[in-house]
Amino acid sequence: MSEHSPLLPVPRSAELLATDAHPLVRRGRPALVDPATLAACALDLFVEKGYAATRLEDVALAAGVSKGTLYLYFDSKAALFAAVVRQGLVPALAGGEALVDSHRGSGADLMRELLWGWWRLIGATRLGGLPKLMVAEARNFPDIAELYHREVMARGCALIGRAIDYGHARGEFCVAGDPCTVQAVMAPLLLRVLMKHSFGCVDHAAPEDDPSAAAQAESTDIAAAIEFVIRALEHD
Amino acid sequence: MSEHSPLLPVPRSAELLATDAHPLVRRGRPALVDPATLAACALDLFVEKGYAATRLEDVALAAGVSKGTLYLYFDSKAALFAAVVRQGLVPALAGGEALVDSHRGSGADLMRELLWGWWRLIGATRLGGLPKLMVAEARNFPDIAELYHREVMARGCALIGRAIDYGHARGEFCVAGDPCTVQAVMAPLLLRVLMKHSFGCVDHAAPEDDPSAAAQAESTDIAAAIEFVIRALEHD
DNA sequence: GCTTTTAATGACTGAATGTTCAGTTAATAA
DNA sequence: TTATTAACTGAACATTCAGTCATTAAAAGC
Repeated sequence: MSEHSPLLPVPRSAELLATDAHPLVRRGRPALVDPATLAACALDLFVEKGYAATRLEDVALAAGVSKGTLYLYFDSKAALFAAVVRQGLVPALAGGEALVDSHRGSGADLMRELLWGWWRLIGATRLGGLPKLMVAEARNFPDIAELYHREVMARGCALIGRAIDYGHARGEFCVAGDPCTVQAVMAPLLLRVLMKHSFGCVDHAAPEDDPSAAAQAESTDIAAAIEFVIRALEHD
Repeated sequence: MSEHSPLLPVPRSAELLATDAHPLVRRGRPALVDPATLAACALDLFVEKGYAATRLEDVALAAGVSKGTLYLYFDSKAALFAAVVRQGLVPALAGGEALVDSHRGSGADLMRELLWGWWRLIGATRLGGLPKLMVAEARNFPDIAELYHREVMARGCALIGRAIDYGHARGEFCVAGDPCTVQAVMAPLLLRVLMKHSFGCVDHAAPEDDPSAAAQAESTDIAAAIEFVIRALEHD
Protein backbone atom coordinates (compact mmCIF):
# COMPACT_ATOMS: atom_id res chain seq x y z
CA MET A 1 0.00 0.00 0.00
CA SER A 2 1.20 3.47 -0.84
CA GLU A 3 2.42 5.68 1.95
CA HIS A 4 0.26 8.61 0.97
CA SER A 5 -3.34 9.02 -0.09
CA PRO A 6 -3.79 9.02 -3.87
CA LEU A 7 -5.48 12.39 -3.52
CA LEU A 8 -2.56 14.11 -1.87
CA PRO A 9 0.23 15.68 -3.90
CA VAL A 10 3.19 13.44 -4.56
CA PRO A 11 5.89 14.32 -2.02
CA ARG A 12 8.91 15.94 -3.61
CA SER A 13 12.48 15.57 -2.47
CA ALA A 14 13.23 16.49 1.11
CA GLU A 15 15.13 19.60 0.07
CA LEU A 16 11.98 21.29 -1.10
CA LEU A 17 10.45 20.81 2.29
CA ALA A 18 13.41 22.29 4.15
CA THR A 19 13.08 25.77 5.62
CA ASP A 20 14.35 28.73 3.64
CA ALA A 21 16.81 29.43 6.46
CA HIS A 22 18.68 26.21 5.76
CA PRO A 23 18.20 25.34 2.12
CA LEU A 24 20.03 22.03 1.99
CA VAL A 25 22.21 21.72 -1.04
CA ARG A 26 20.37 20.13 -3.91
CA ARG A 27 21.60 18.06 -6.75
CA GLY A 28 20.05 17.69 -10.14
CA ARG A 29 18.01 20.04 -12.20
CA PRO A 30 16.13 22.73 -10.27
CA ALA A 31 12.37 22.64 -10.55
CA LEU A 32 10.80 25.04 -13.03
CA VAL A 33 7.35 24.85 -11.55
CA ASP A 34 5.78 24.22 -8.18
CA PRO A 35 2.60 22.30 -7.44
CA ALA A 36 0.77 25.44 -6.35
CA THR A 37 1.22 26.96 -9.80
CA LEU A 38 -0.07 23.83 -11.45
CA ALA A 39 -3.08 23.77 -9.15
CA ALA A 40 -3.76 27.43 -9.84
CA CYS A 41 -3.77 26.81 -13.58
CA ALA A 42 -5.96 23.78 -13.07
CA LEU A 43 -8.40 25.87 -11.02
CA ASP A 44 -8.95 28.24 -13.93
CA LEU A 45 -9.62 25.42 -16.36
CA PHE A 46 -11.73 23.32 -14.00
CA VAL A 47 -13.87 26.36 -13.20
CA GLU A 48 -14.19 27.34 -16.83
CA LYS A 49 -14.86 23.96 -18.42
CA GLY A 50 -15.76 21.59 -15.58
CA TYR A 51 -13.85 18.57 -14.42
CA ALA A 52 -14.54 16.07 -17.18
CA ALA A 53 -14.09 18.58 -20.00
CA THR A 54 -10.73 19.80 -18.73
CA ARG A 55 -7.88 17.94 -20.41
CA LEU A 56 -4.68 17.49 -18.47
CA GLU A 57 -2.86 18.50 -21.62
CA ASP A 58 -4.50 21.92 -21.42
CA VAL A 59 -3.59 22.28 -17.76
CA ALA A 60 0.01 21.46 -18.61
CA LEU A 61 -0.04 23.86 -21.53
CA ALA A 62 -1.40 26.67 -19.36
CA ALA A 63 1.34 26.04 -16.80
CA GLY A 64 4.02 25.88 -19.47
CA VAL A 65 5.01 22.29 -18.78
CA SER A 66 4.34 18.97 -20.42
CA LYS A 67 1.62 16.55 -19.58
CA GLY A 68 4.09 14.15 -18.04
CA THR A 69 5.29 16.77 -15.58
CA LEU A 70 1.85 16.93 -14.03
CA TYR A 71 2.32 13.32 -12.96
CA LEU A 72 5.51 14.22 -11.12
CA TYR A 73 3.40 16.33 -8.78
CA PHE A 74 0.01 14.65 -8.77
CA ASP A 75 -0.80 10.98 -8.91
CA SER A 76 -3.89 11.46 -11.00
CA LYS A 77 -6.42 13.94 -12.30
CA ALA A 78 -8.48 13.41 -9.16
CA ALA A 79 -5.46 14.21 -6.98
CA LEU A 80 -4.98 17.44 -8.90
CA PHE A 81 -8.63 18.28 -8.34
CA ALA A 82 -8.25 17.63 -4.62
CA ALA A 83 -5.24 19.94 -4.49
CA VAL A 84 -7.19 22.65 -6.28
CA VAL A 85 -9.98 22.47 -3.73
CA ARG A 86 -7.70 22.37 -0.72
CA GLN A 87 -5.38 25.12 -1.88
CA GLY A 88 -8.22 27.31 -3.08
CA LEU A 89 -10.66 27.42 -0.23
CA VAL A 90 -9.15 26.26 3.01
CA PRO A 91 -6.93 29.36 3.40
CA ALA A 92 -9.87 31.69 2.79
CA LEU A 93 -11.64 30.65 5.95
CA ALA A 94 -9.16 31.95 8.51
CA GLY A 95 -10.01 35.59 7.82
CA GLY A 96 -13.68 35.09 8.55
CA GLU A 97 -12.98 33.27 11.79
CA ALA A 98 -10.81 36.14 13.02
CA LEU A 99 -13.59 38.55 12.10
CA VAL A 100 -16.18 36.77 14.23
CA ASP A 101 -13.78 36.53 17.15
CA SER A 102 -12.98 40.23 17.20
CA HIS A 103 -16.35 41.75 16.38
CA ARG A 104 -18.00 43.91 19.05
CA GLY A 105 -20.80 45.79 17.23
CA SER A 106 -24.31 44.72 16.27
CA GLY A 107 -25.15 41.29 14.91
CA ALA A 108 -26.43 42.82 11.69
CA ASP A 109 -23.15 44.63 11.14
CA LEU A 110 -21.17 41.45 11.79
CA MET A 111 -23.34 39.60 9.30
CA ARG A 112 -22.87 42.35 6.72
CA GLU A 113 -19.10 42.21 7.13
CA LEU A 114 -19.02 38.43 6.91
CA LEU A 115 -21.21 38.17 3.85
CA TRP A 116 -19.52 41.04 2.04
CA GLY A 117 -16.16 39.52 2.90
CA TRP A 118 -17.24 36.18 1.51
CA TRP A 119 -18.40 37.85 -1.64
CA ARG A 120 -15.18 39.83 -2.13
CA LEU A 121 -12.88 36.91 -1.38
CA ILE A 122 -14.78 34.08 -2.99
CA GLY A 123 -18.01 35.03 -4.72
CA ALA A 124 -16.50 37.74 -6.87
CA THR A 125 -13.24 35.91 -7.66
CA ARG A 126 -12.46 32.80 -9.63
CA LEU A 127 -12.70 30.88 -6.36
CA GLY A 128 -16.42 31.34 -6.79
CA GLY A 129 -16.24 28.61 -9.38
CA LEU A 130 -15.35 26.01 -6.78
CA PRO A 131 -18.77 25.68 -5.16
CA LYS A 132 -20.25 24.97 -8.57
CA LEU A 133 -17.50 22.50 -9.30
CA MET A 134 -18.12 20.71 -6.03
CA VAL A 135 -21.87 20.59 -6.58
CA ALA A 136 -21.24 19.16 -10.02
CA GLU A 137 -18.63 16.57 -9.08
CA ALA A 138 -19.26 15.65 -5.45
CA ARG A 139 -21.03 12.44 -6.40
CA ASN A 140 -18.21 11.35 -8.65
CA PHE A 141 -15.48 12.06 -6.09
CA PRO A 142 -16.64 11.06 -2.62
CA ASP A 143 -13.16 11.55 -1.18
CA ILE A 144 -12.91 15.11 -2.41
CA ALA A 145 -16.50 15.82 -1.41
CA GLU A 146 -15.67 14.62 2.08
CA LEU A 147 -12.62 16.87 2.16
CA TYR A 148 -14.70 19.84 1.00
CA HIS A 149 -17.47 19.08 3.41
CA ARG A 150 -15.16 18.74 6.36
CA GLU A 151 -12.60 21.45 5.69
CA VAL A 152 -14.76 24.04 4.00
CA MET A 153 -18.49 23.62 4.53
CA ALA A 154 -18.38 22.52 8.15
CA ARG A 155 -16.00 25.31 9.10
CA GLY A 156 -17.94 27.87 7.12
CA CYS A 157 -21.24 26.80 8.64
CA ALA A 158 -19.78 26.96 12.13
CA LEU A 159 -18.55 30.44 11.34
CA ILE A 160 -21.91 31.75 10.19
CA GLY A 161 -23.65 29.88 12.98
CA ARG A 162 -21.54 31.66 15.57
CA ALA A 163 -22.31 35.02 14.01
CA ILE A 164 -26.03 34.31 14.15
CA ASP A 165 -25.73 33.13 17.74
CA TYR A 166 -23.90 36.36 18.53
CA GLY A 167 -26.82 38.44 17.29
CA HIS A 168 -29.30 36.08 18.92
CA ALA A 169 -27.57 36.39 22.30
CA ARG A 170 -27.80 40.18 22.00
CA GLY A 171 -31.52 39.88 21.36
CA GLU A 172 -31.19 41.28 17.83
CA PHE A 173 -31.87 38.08 15.89
CA CYS A 174 -34.98 36.00 16.41
CA VAL A 175 -33.33 32.67 15.57
CA ALA A 176 -30.23 30.78 16.65
CA GLY A 177 -27.45 29.64 14.34
CA ASP A 178 -28.66 26.12 13.61
CA PRO A 179 -27.54 24.48 10.33
CA CYS A 180 -30.86 25.09 8.63
CA THR A 181 -30.74 28.82 9.35
CA VAL A 182 -27.10 29.00 8.31
CA GLN A 183 -27.98 27.47 4.97
CA ALA A 184 -30.83 29.93 4.50
CA VAL A 185 -28.48 32.82 5.28
CA MET A 186 -25.82 31.74 2.82
CA ALA A 187 -28.29 30.60 0.18
CA PRO A 188 -28.85 33.84 -1.77
CA LEU A 189 -25.15 34.57 -2.24
CA LEU A 190 -24.26 30.94 -2.88
CA LEU A 191 -27.04 30.52 -5.39
CA ARG A 192 -25.98 33.66 -7.15
CA VAL A 193 -22.39 32.47 -7.50
CA LEU A 194 -23.60 29.07 -8.69
CA MET A 195 -25.72 30.73 -11.36
CA LYS A 196 -22.90 33.01 -12.35
CA HIS A 197 -20.60 30.08 -13.00
CA SER A 198 -23.13 27.84 -14.66
CA PHE A 199 -25.58 29.84 -16.68
CA GLY A 200 -23.21 32.77 -16.71
CA CYS A 201 -26.07 35.06 -16.05
CA VAL A 202 -27.50 36.59 -12.93
CA ASP A 203 -30.86 37.38 -14.33
CA HIS A 204 -31.18 41.08 -13.74
CA ALA A 205 -31.85 43.79 -16.22
CA ALA A 206 -28.34 45.26 -16.16
CA PRO A 207 -26.48 45.94 -19.39
CA GLU A 208 -24.04 43.14 -20.21
CA ASP A 209 -21.74 45.28 -22.32
CA ASP A 210 -20.80 47.97 -19.82
CA PRO A 211 -18.49 46.39 -17.23
CA SER A 212 -18.61 49.24 -14.72
CA ALA A 213 -22.39 49.42 -14.86
CA ALA A 214 -22.55 45.64 -14.45
CA ALA A 215 -20.28 45.81 -11.40
CA GLN A 216 -22.47 48.55 -9.99
CA ALA A 217 -25.59 46.47 -10.56
CA GLU A 218 -23.91 43.49 -8.98
CA SER A 219 -23.04 45.45 -5.86
CA THR A 220 -26.63 46.61 -5.61
CA ASP A 221 -27.87 43.04 -5.92
CA ILE A 222 -25.46 41.70 -3.33
CA ALA A 223 -26.45 44.45 -0.94
CA ALA A 224 -30.12 43.65 -1.50
CA ALA A 225 -29.52 39.95 -0.89
CA ILE A 226 -27.62 40.66 2.31
CA GLU A 227 -30.29 42.99 3.63
CA PHE A 228 -32.89 40.36 2.71
CA VAL A 229 -31.36 37.76 4.99
CA ILE A 230 -30.74 40.28 7.76
CA ARG A 231 -34.44 41.17 7.67
CA ALA A 232 -35.24 37.49 8.07
CA LEU A 233 -32.92 37.28 11.07
CA GLU A 234 -34.09 40.49 12.72
CA HIS A 235 -37.86 40.12 12.35
CA ASP A 236 -39.57 41.51 15.52
CA MET B 1 -29.95 20.91 -43.20
CA SER B 2 -32.04 18.61 -41.11
CA GLU B 3 -35.65 19.46 -40.62
CA HIS B 4 -35.49 19.23 -36.87
CA SER B 5 -33.09 20.48 -34.24
CA PRO B 6 -30.49 17.93 -33.21
CA LEU B 7 -31.70 18.34 -29.65
CA LEU B 8 -35.24 17.33 -30.40
CA PRO B 9 -36.33 13.70 -30.40
CA VAL B 10 -36.20 11.94 -33.73
CA PRO B 11 -39.72 11.99 -35.18
CA ARG B 12 -41.22 8.53 -35.37
CA SER B 13 -43.48 7.34 -38.10
CA ALA B 14 -46.53 9.47 -38.71
CA GLU B 15 -48.80 6.82 -37.24
CA LEU B 16 -47.41 7.37 -33.75
CA LEU B 17 -48.33 11.01 -33.93
CA ALA B 18 -51.90 10.29 -34.96
CA THR B 19 -54.63 10.74 -32.39
CA ASP B 20 -55.90 7.76 -30.48
CA ALA B 21 -59.28 8.37 -32.08
CA HIS B 22 -57.93 7.48 -35.51
CA PRO B 23 -54.98 5.17 -35.07
CA LEU B 24 -53.96 4.70 -38.67
CA VAL B 25 -53.13 1.14 -39.51
CA ARG B 26 -49.44 0.44 -39.09
CA ARG B 27 -47.21 -2.08 -40.74
CA GLY B 28 -44.12 -3.68 -39.39
CA ARG B 29 -43.06 -4.56 -35.94
CA PRO B 30 -44.78 -2.62 -33.15
CA ALA B 31 -42.55 -0.54 -30.88
CA LEU B 32 -41.77 -2.02 -27.49
CA VAL B 33 -40.66 1.21 -25.87
CA ASP B 34 -41.58 4.85 -26.05
CA PRO B 35 -39.25 7.83 -25.83
CA ALA B 36 -40.75 9.02 -22.55
CA THR B 37 -39.71 5.79 -20.85
CA LEU B 38 -36.20 6.13 -22.18
CA ALA B 39 -36.01 9.72 -20.96
CA ALA B 40 -37.31 8.70 -17.55
CA CYS B 41 -34.61 6.07 -17.20
CA ALA B 42 -32.02 8.57 -18.40
CA LEU B 43 -33.21 11.06 -15.78
CA ASP B 44 -32.45 8.62 -12.98
CA LEU B 45 -28.96 7.92 -14.25
CA PHE B 46 -28.12 11.51 -15.15
CA VAL B 47 -29.23 12.63 -11.70
CA GLU B 48 -27.33 9.87 -9.98
CA LYS B 49 -24.05 9.96 -11.87
CA GLY B 50 -23.99 13.23 -13.77
CA TYR B 51 -24.02 13.70 -17.51
CA ALA B 52 -20.49 12.71 -18.48
CA ALA B 53 -20.38 9.70 -16.19
CA THR B 54 -23.65 8.29 -17.51
CA ARG B 55 -23.07 5.78 -20.29
CA LEU B 56 -25.76 5.41 -22.90
CA GLU B 57 -25.34 1.67 -22.60
CA ASP B 58 -26.46 1.91 -18.98
CA VAL B 59 -29.46 4.00 -19.93
CA ALA B 60 -30.38 1.39 -22.50
CA LEU B 61 -29.87 -1.39 -19.99
CA ALA B 62 -32.07 0.35 -17.43
CA ALA B 63 -34.79 0.73 -20.04
CA GLY B 64 -34.47 -2.87 -21.15
CA VAL B 65 -33.35 -2.08 -24.68
CA SER B 66 -30.06 -1.99 -26.53
CA LYS B 67 -27.86 0.99 -27.11
CA GLY B 68 -28.76 1.12 -30.77
CA THR B 69 -32.41 1.51 -29.91
CA LEU B 70 -31.68 4.76 -28.11
CA TYR B 71 -30.50 6.17 -31.41
CA LEU B 72 -33.81 5.35 -33.00
CA TYR B 73 -35.41 7.88 -30.68
CA PHE B 74 -32.66 10.41 -29.95
CA ASP B 75 -30.02 11.74 -32.29
CA SER B 76 -27.36 11.99 -29.63
CA LYS B 77 -26.65 11.95 -25.94
CA ALA B 78 -27.21 15.71 -25.82
CA ALA B 79 -30.62 15.26 -27.45
CA LEU B 80 -31.53 12.71 -24.81
CA PHE B 81 -30.43 15.14 -22.14
CA ALA B 82 -32.56 17.88 -23.66
CA ALA B 83 -35.56 15.56 -23.70
CA VAL B 84 -35.00 14.71 -20.05
CA VAL B 85 -35.00 18.37 -19.09
CA ARG B 86 -38.00 19.28 -21.19
CA GLN B 87 -40.09 16.30 -20.21
CA GLY B 88 -39.15 16.59 -16.56
CA LEU B 89 -39.66 20.20 -15.67
CA VAL B 90 -41.72 22.06 -18.20
CA PRO B 91 -44.97 20.25 -17.27
CA ALA B 92 -44.45 20.95 -13.57
CA LEU B 93 -44.85 24.68 -13.98
CA ALA B 94 -48.46 24.86 -15.02
CA GLY B 95 -49.78 23.95 -11.57
CA GLY B 96 -47.97 26.81 -9.90
CA GLU B 97 -49.24 29.30 -12.43
CA ALA B 98 -52.83 28.25 -11.81
CA LEU B 99 -52.24 28.61 -8.08
CA VAL B 100 -51.08 32.22 -8.34
CA ASP B 101 -53.98 33.10 -10.63
CA SER B 102 -56.63 31.73 -8.30
CA HIS B 103 -55.25 32.70 -4.89
CA ARG B 104 -57.26 35.18 -2.83
CA GLY B 105 -55.78 34.99 0.69
CA SER B 106 -52.70 36.59 2.20
CA GLY B 107 -49.40 36.90 0.39
CA ALA B 108 -47.67 34.83 3.03
CA ASP B 109 -50.15 31.99 2.54
CA LEU B 110 -49.71 32.12 -1.23
CA MET B 111 -45.97 31.97 -0.78
CA ARG B 112 -46.28 29.04 1.59
CA GLU B 113 -48.43 27.13 -0.86
CA LEU B 114 -46.11 27.89 -3.76
CA LEU B 115 -42.92 26.89 -1.96
CA TRP B 116 -44.42 23.78 -0.40
CA GLY B 117 -45.82 22.84 -3.78
CA TRP B 118 -42.44 23.27 -5.38
CA TRP B 119 -40.89 21.13 -2.70
CA ARG B 120 -43.44 18.36 -3.02
CA LEU B 121 -43.39 18.27 -6.82
CA ILE B 122 -39.72 18.89 -7.49
CA GLY B 123 -37.53 19.26 -4.44
CA ALA B 124 -38.62 16.04 -2.79
CA THR B 125 -38.75 13.94 -5.98
CA ARG B 126 -36.10 12.80 -8.37
CA LEU B 127 -36.88 15.89 -10.44
CA GLY B 128 -34.91 17.71 -7.77
CA GLY B 129 -31.82 16.30 -9.40
CA LEU B 130 -32.36 18.41 -12.50
CA PRO B 131 -31.36 21.78 -11.03
CA LYS B 132 -28.08 20.24 -9.94
CA LEU B 133 -27.64 18.68 -13.34
CA MET B 134 -28.23 22.01 -15.03
CA VAL B 135 -25.84 23.85 -12.74
CA ALA B 136 -23.23 21.20 -13.47
CA GLU B 137 -23.68 21.04 -17.23
CA ALA B 138 -25.00 24.41 -18.35
CA ARG B 139 -21.59 25.56 -19.55
CA ASN B 140 -21.06 22.41 -21.59
CA PHE B 141 -24.48 22.55 -23.25
CA PRO B 142 -25.41 26.14 -24.08
CA ASP B 143 -28.40 25.04 -26.11
CA ILE B 144 -29.91 23.03 -23.27
CA ALA B 145 -29.02 25.76 -20.78
CA GLU B 146 -30.87 28.21 -22.96
CA LEU B 147 -33.87 25.89 -23.10
CA TYR B 148 -33.83 25.47 -19.33
CA HIS B 149 -33.38 29.18 -18.75
CA ARG B 150 -36.20 30.14 -21.06
CA GLU B 151 -38.73 27.40 -20.38
CA VAL B 152 -38.08 26.75 -16.71
CA MET B 153 -36.19 29.48 -14.90
CA ALA B 154 -37.80 32.45 -16.60
CA ARG B 155 -41.29 31.06 -16.11
CA GLY B 156 -40.55 30.05 -12.54
CA CYS B 157 -39.11 33.45 -11.70
CA ALA B 158 -42.10 35.21 -13.21
CA LEU B 159 -44.34 33.00 -11.12
CA ILE B 160 -42.62 33.77 -7.84
CA GLY B 161 -42.30 37.42 -8.84
CA ARG B 162 -46.06 37.68 -9.33
CA ALA B 163 -46.67 36.11 -5.93
CA ILE B 164 -44.36 38.63 -4.25
CA ASP B 165 -46.00 41.48 -6.12
CA TYR B 166 -49.37 40.19 -4.94
CA GLY B 167 -48.28 40.45 -1.31
CA HIS B 168 -46.58 43.77 -1.97
CA ALA B 169 -49.71 45.22 -3.51
CA ARG B 170 -51.67 44.17 -0.42
CA GLY B 171 -49.12 45.97 1.76
CA GLU B 172 -47.96 42.74 3.38
CA PHE B 173 -44.55 42.46 1.76
CA CYS B 174 -41.99 45.23 1.95
CA VAL B 175 -40.37 44.45 -1.41
CA ALA B 176 -41.54 43.91 -4.96
CA GLY B 177 -40.95 40.79 -7.02
CA ASP B 178 -37.78 41.84 -8.82
CA PRO B 179 -35.42 39.09 -10.04
CA CYS B 180 -32.98 39.60 -7.19
CA THR B 181 -35.68 39.13 -4.57
CA VAL B 182 -37.09 36.13 -6.40
CA GLN B 183 -33.69 34.49 -6.32
CA ALA B 184 -33.35 35.20 -2.60
CA VAL B 185 -36.78 33.67 -1.97
CA MET B 186 -36.05 30.49 -3.89
CA ALA B 187 -32.46 30.23 -2.68
CA PRO B 188 -32.90 28.25 0.55
CA LEU B 189 -34.99 25.52 -1.02
CA LEU B 190 -32.94 25.40 -4.19
CA LEU B 191 -29.68 25.25 -2.30
CA ARG B 192 -31.04 22.50 -0.15
CA VAL B 193 -32.01 20.40 -3.14
CA LEU B 194 -28.65 21.06 -4.77
CA MET B 195 -26.87 19.86 -1.64
CA LYS B 196 -29.11 16.85 -1.37
CA HIS B 197 -28.21 15.73 -4.88
CA SER B 198 -24.53 16.53 -4.72
CA PHE B 199 -23.19 15.93 -1.27
CA GLY B 200 -26.15 13.75 -0.46
CA CYS B 201 -26.43 15.36 2.91
CA VAL B 202 -28.46 18.19 4.29
CA ASP B 203 -26.28 18.95 7.21
CA HIS B 204 -28.63 18.62 10.11
CA ALA B 205 -28.35 16.40 13.13
CA ALA B 206 -31.13 14.02 12.10
CA PRO B 207 -30.55 10.26 12.13
CA GLU B 208 -29.72 8.93 8.67
CA ASP B 209 -30.91 5.42 9.35
CA ASP B 210 -34.51 6.07 10.34
CA PRO B 211 -36.38 7.10 7.19
CA SER B 212 -39.52 8.35 8.91
CA ALA B 213 -37.53 10.44 11.37
CA ALA B 214 -35.47 11.82 8.49
CA ALA B 215 -38.63 12.77 6.59
CA GLN B 216 -39.95 14.44 9.73
CA ALA B 217 -36.72 16.40 10.16
CA GLU B 218 -36.83 17.37 6.51
CA SER B 219 -40.35 18.73 6.80
CA THR B 220 -39.31 20.76 9.81
CA ASP B 221 -36.34 22.16 7.91
CA ILE B 222 -38.41 23.05 4.86
CA ALA B 223 -40.96 24.78 7.05
CA ALA B 224 -38.21 26.73 8.78
CA ALA B 225 -36.69 27.77 5.46
CA ILE B 226 -40.07 28.90 4.13
CA GLU B 227 -40.85 30.91 7.26
CA PHE B 228 -37.36 32.42 7.02
CA VAL B 229 -38.01 33.90 3.59
CA ILE B 230 -41.50 35.01 4.56
CA ARG B 231 -40.02 36.93 7.50
CA ALA B 232 -37.64 38.62 5.08
CA LEU B 233 -40.56 39.60 2.85
CA GLU B 234 -42.85 40.75 5.66
CA HIS B 235 -40.43 42.81 7.75
CA ASP B 236 -42.26 45.81 9.31
C1' DG C 1 -46.31 -18.73 -48.05
C1' DC C 2 -43.89 -14.59 -49.67
C1' DT C 3 -42.96 -9.66 -49.64
C1' DT C 4 -42.73 -5.29 -47.43
C1' DT C 5 -42.03 -2.44 -43.64
C1' DT C 6 -40.71 -1.09 -39.17
C1' DA C 7 -38.23 -2.22 -34.69
C1' DA C 8 -34.45 -3.77 -32.43
C1' DT C 9 -29.94 -5.60 -31.80
C1' DG C 10 -24.99 -5.66 -30.44
C1' DA C 11 -20.51 -6.08 -32.38
C1' DC C 12 -17.67 -2.74 -34.28
C1' DT C 13 -15.23 1.78 -35.10
C1' DG C 14 -12.95 5.92 -34.29
C1' DA C 15 -11.88 9.65 -31.56
C1' DA C 16 -10.59 11.41 -27.21
C1' DT C 17 -7.72 11.28 -23.28
C1' DG C 18 -5.80 9.61 -18.76
C1' DT C 19 -1.53 7.42 -17.75
C1' DT C 20 3.15 5.54 -18.45
C1' DC C 21 8.00 5.43 -19.33
C1' DA C 22 12.32 5.40 -21.92
C1' DG C 23 14.94 9.01 -23.05
C1' DT C 24 16.72 14.01 -22.61
C1' DT C 25 18.26 18.06 -20.15
C1' DA C 26 20.36 20.68 -16.52
C1' DA C 27 22.12 21.13 -12.44
C1' DT C 28 25.76 19.56 -8.49
C1' DA C 29 29.64 16.70 -6.64
C1' DA C 30 33.92 14.48 -7.15
C1' DT D 1 35.71 16.25 -17.06
C1' DT D 2 32.96 12.90 -15.60
C1' DA D 3 29.49 10.78 -12.75
C1' DT D 4 25.32 11.30 -10.48
C1' DT D 5 20.97 12.91 -9.51
C1' DA D 6 16.55 15.14 -10.23
C1' DA D 7 13.34 17.45 -13.45
C1' DC D 8 11.24 17.20 -17.47
C1' DT D 9 9.50 15.60 -22.06
C1' DG D 10 6.28 13.72 -25.42
C1' DA D 11 5.33 9.74 -28.06
C1' DA D 12 3.13 5.49 -27.20
C1' DC D 13 -0.20 2.80 -24.71
C1' DA D 14 -4.64 1.46 -22.78
C1' DT D 15 -9.15 2.44 -21.93
C1' DT D 16 -13.54 4.29 -22.37
C1' DC D 17 -17.55 5.23 -24.90
C1' DA D 18 -20.53 7.89 -28.29
C1' DG D 19 -22.16 6.73 -32.46
C1' DT D 20 -22.80 3.35 -36.70
C1' DC D 21 -24.64 -0.36 -39.39
C1' DA D 22 -25.29 -4.99 -41.19
C1' DT D 23 -28.28 -8.24 -39.53
C1' DT D 24 -32.25 -10.38 -37.36
C1' DA D 25 -37.10 -10.26 -35.62
C1' DA D 26 -41.86 -9.37 -35.91
C1' DA D 27 -45.80 -7.62 -37.67
C1' DA D 28 -49.13 -6.57 -41.84
C1' DG D 29 -50.55 -6.98 -46.68
C1' DC D 30 -51.04 -9.89 -50.65
